[in-house]
Amino acid sequence: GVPWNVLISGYVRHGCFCNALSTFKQMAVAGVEPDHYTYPSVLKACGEESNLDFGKEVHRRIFAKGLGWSLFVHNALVSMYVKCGAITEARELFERMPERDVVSWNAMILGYASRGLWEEAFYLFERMQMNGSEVNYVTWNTIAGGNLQMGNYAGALELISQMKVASASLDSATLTIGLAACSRIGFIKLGKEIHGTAIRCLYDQDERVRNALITMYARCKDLRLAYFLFQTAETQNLVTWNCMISGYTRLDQYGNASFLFKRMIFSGIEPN
RNA sequence: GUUUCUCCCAGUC
Repeated sequence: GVPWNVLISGYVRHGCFCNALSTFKQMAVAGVEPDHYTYPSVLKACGEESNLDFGKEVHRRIFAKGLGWSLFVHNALVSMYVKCGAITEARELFERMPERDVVSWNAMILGYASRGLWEEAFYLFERMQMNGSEVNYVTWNTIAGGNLQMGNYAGALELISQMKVASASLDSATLTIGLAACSRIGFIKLGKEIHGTAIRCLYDQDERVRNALITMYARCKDLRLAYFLFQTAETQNLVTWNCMISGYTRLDQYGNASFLFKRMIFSGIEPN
């Protein structure tokens, strides 16, 4: 079943979740048995699609198969339920796991942090440390991202500065979260600091970081710098164009906006 | 040769 697994995980990696699920169904028709490599990808696709019904169906099949214990599969199950908003089911599964790693804890914490249920999120955060689990940069990003989602921009930024103090590694996700928070509250001073960090860490050409930088400068009213970053971007995808155009419209620069829109069309990018 | 956690980056008056 390896070629099937390669195909399914490839679809998932490229965000083609529906194709991943239909391939999984074809696999059953072809009579090929899924294994513990197949399910994590399939469950991830269910979660990303918020397809709880099919996720539960996959869960039933795993259970019926009597598949042996697999941390990867169980982590993927917890994550699927979390992504589908089925927190209670996720938590029950999580509590019954005979073994957990940092991924299990992070997945469960996301469930609460993304909904602003901070008491429970921090309870798990403390418990994971008491249980001797490591805390990694994903853990921090999860909590910072939860603050961002809940509109607590200062809280997100506070957390990131704590990460620096704790010398936790900042990755591109940390930086995008920080930049998004700065954009929302117009905190250009800190935004520039993060920009500096991005350059030092060689993240400033990362697509997401670059787009977040353009947005940050545009929302902080520095359109010159935003445009410079736009022009010097290695790749200009749909979001890059949208970031820059909305930067202009936000500040009532409709001439520049429509000019850029024409350039976008001319370069063959389909507007959405 | 294949697997799970944060990657939300625009917009949503």
